[in-house]
Amino acid sequence: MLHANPSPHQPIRSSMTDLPAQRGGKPVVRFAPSPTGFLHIGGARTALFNWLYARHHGGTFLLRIEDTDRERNNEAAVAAILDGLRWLELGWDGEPVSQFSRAGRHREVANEMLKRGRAYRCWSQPAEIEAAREAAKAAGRAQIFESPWRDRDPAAAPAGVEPAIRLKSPRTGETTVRDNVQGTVTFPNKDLDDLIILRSDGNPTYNLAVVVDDHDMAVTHVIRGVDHLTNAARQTQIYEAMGWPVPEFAHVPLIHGPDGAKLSKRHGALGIEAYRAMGYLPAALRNYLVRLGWAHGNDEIIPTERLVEWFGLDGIGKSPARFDYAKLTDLNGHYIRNATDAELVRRIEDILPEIEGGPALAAKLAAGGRARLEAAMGGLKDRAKTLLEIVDGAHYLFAARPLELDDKARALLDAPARATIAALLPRLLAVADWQAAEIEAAVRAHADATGLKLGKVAQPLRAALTGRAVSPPVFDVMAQIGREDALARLEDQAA
RNA sequence: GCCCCGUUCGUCUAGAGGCCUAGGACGCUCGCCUCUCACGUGAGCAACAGGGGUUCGAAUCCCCUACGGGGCGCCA
Repeated sequence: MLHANPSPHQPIRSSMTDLPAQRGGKPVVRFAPSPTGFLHIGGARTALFNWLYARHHGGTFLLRIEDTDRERNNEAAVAAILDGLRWLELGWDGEPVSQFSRAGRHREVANEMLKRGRAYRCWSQPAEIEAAREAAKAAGRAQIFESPWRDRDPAAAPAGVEPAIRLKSPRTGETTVRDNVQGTVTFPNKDLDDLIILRSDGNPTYNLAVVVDDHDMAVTHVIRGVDHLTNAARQTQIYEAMGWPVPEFAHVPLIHGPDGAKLSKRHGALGIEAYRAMGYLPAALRNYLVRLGWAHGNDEIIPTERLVEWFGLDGIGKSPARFDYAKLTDLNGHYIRNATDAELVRRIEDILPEIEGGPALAAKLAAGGRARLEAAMGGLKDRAKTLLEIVDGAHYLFAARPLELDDKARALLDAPARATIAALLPRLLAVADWQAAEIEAAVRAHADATGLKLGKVAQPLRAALTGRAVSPPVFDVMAQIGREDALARLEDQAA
């Protein structure tokens, strides 16, 4: 159904040579995470927006790992990000590109800019720069650093010091970012300093690398978080210095935590795999995430196919949203009820290794329990909002006798209730065909004969059969666990 | 501090000058349905940040204030 990555385990590609040069006027977008941690919820939504945009327009969705900072590079993080995208079923086109591997090309462009007089070597040292910033801050001026080397003769360079290369950005005028979400945003050039494009160790910095890669990858639309808005202005200057066309921009608002604060790692932000382990379905998470910032009239439950059909940048709002578990959970319930029993069994099995009590259940499923679970799924999924709740609700299917009763079940099984069970037993013994309908008929007959309300009979049965006060319909339960087990569980509690 | 952006029910949002007595969804409250729970369903509570303009008319346009967010690295 969804575009699965055709070769998920291939190494990150390092060259552009296999990229189709022209894509027939179709948009090319990319998701470009930095491998500093897992795929968090904001990144997931950015990826989703990009993916939807590409799919909607029949374009291309590329993946690029922004790993130019070698000190922060982390292979486990790359793997976690790719896993997260796969789980969310956001398949990308081609192989992921490692930005670091393209450093040679970045250097080439930096040198070209030097040649064009759009960049210059800067021998200023970090301590010196820091001091200048402090001074600016103290004086109440914008904390931008103006390198003395912009106009100084390179011949005056200190010996034995490797220079960094800075963009020679315009000092006057303004730089305008035409953004599909933020509108037209203008920055005075005096507020944009000469950013370093090549470090003194010869490695490119983010803003250079992004521009070069987006250009080389023929990216037409850059969709990312608003935290990159000022970068868009800086990057625009680099595009202009190189005479390259500037891509379309769309800077989407950030997602905040339930308390309104920034959803950061240190604020309890979770990786996407945490949502999987909490029993959420990828389709539900996609639906929830897209609605955080994007709307299509009053539509709430929007299947992915419809999302692809409807998605557009013009539906994205400018204000940040808070993450709300209650709504995600409600949406998840809808998707669970509409999922097939087989899919739910498969998804449950997928997460068993990572949830509490999962391995034990996995063993039971492997030992023949899978069919029993799937058979009971209809009743289970109707009353669950997460896969975890299904697992919990399925407890009675695999419980060993004598059943442990929870507090509510124990309360239900008072002396009269136990007597009711005992009195009912002969009728159940007489049920010829152990089907839910037959069983129900027998129980209803007993209720009629004794003048008891059905609930007065059914609840004790439920407690005895499941050990709890809540379960799928008791007659279904009895049919599912089988005549022998059902009667035995009832006898255990009869008095 | 400087530069940008935002602000509609608790939350996500609809709303592009009259269709708004501001709609939907989640959550919450009270019913109905019912063997429990859930689903479904009916009803209810609940918002245009504040102040000035513009206009016959403003949630929608302009300005100011307040609050919130983002950015200001040889991080990405």
